[in-house]
Amino acid sequence: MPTDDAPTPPATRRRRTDAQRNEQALLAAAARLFAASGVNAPIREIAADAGVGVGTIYRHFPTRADLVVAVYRYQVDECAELSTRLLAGPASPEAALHQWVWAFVDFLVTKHGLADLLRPDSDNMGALHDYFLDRLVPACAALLDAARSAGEVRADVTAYEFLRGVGNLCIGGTDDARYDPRRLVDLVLLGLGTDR
Amino acid sequence: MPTDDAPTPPATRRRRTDAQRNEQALLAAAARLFAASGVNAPIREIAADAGVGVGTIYRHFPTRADLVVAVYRYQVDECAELSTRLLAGPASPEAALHQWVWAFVDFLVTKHGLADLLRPDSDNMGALHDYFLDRLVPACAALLDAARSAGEVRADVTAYEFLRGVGNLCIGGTDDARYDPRRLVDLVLLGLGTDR
DNA sequence: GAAGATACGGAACAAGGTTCCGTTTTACAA
DNA sequence: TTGTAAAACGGAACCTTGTTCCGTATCTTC
Repeated sequence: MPTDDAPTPPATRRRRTDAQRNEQALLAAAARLFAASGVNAPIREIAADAGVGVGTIYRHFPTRADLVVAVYRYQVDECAELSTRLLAGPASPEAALHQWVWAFVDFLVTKHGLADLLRPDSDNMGALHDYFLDRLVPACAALLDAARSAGEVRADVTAYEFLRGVGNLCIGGTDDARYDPRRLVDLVLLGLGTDR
Repeated sequence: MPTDDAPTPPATRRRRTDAQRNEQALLAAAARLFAASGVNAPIREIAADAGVGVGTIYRHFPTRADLVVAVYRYQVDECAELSTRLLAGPASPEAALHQWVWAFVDFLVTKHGLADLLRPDSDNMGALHDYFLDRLVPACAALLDAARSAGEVRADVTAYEFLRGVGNLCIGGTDDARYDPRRLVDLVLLGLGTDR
């Protein structure tokens, strides 16, 4: 069978360059608008900013949620990896957990409106909820388990509910000077601890 | 000036009976739909259920938020009054605070989607946010102050941020068996305490 | 019963997400 | 180089939701 000895001769047509270019343009435009006016920037504006029609957005990102995920994927992954790095570091498990939570909160608070979309039924944002939690629940669970093993944290909290709680606390965290999510999160961390 | 000796002769025309009837019908329909499918039931459905046109809804309730407030006003007021009752009761200030918070959480969790609307900028729900907080912040502050005076609670939390935090924790509390707001709220209460 | 104030219904508008489809562009091979 | 089919494109159009407007119907009052 002398059919496939060449180094991957494009058995499949290669991706069109305009498609690649547009995807990049869309990601850039979305990142720009999300930063400037929050994650709720209308699809039409993103398309316009990228110099592209709405149809094109939907070919690349079937849903608004997918676009949001694509924009933040890197940072979410990084947050997940931070967990392993902290666990390998010198800090106590509880300290590691705290540092991780603070980083997570910073991330959410920085992105206007992101926290709103984290709940399971946020309109059609299911994909977003899924991606975030698929990546972050294990990361958080590792930290939580370590702290639990060290007897530094209560046993009766799951990573999922803890993450959702922290996420919820971040909702609306930038619209209102009277409300600072971090203070509430710290209260939760305090309640979580077994010390004192 | 012998002009106003009669016992309030309708100096002003009395309210039309159809208007009164419709307002009641609307409140009933809204309560019904809110209970059945959450606070996000579309205006048109409420109007249809009440046997009334959409225009009529807006004459009685200038905004969706006003309708929601009207439906829940009684329960919010009751929640506010619970505060005074608890403070006058035999429980310690901290215990009173806890009981009040649990009642508040029960209220929010029971009403699908209500907690979502509590943040300041929830689309056009400003009226709702205002009413809830105008009533509940003082109630909560009283409990918090009492517990603080008794040295049972940390000093560095305001009633506003505490309420918003608890409210946020209740978001999405019924859509997902894996997330129970009450556990997180209890963690906050634990962190708030000075005991142990 | 007439008159005028009040309230009503629902078409129409705005804004947002999403779908559809005729047209254009591109990759590949002859 | 050029022909051709696959792949992408643009943007009008659709749907849903909140809200506004105004011609019409219904009450209250005298």
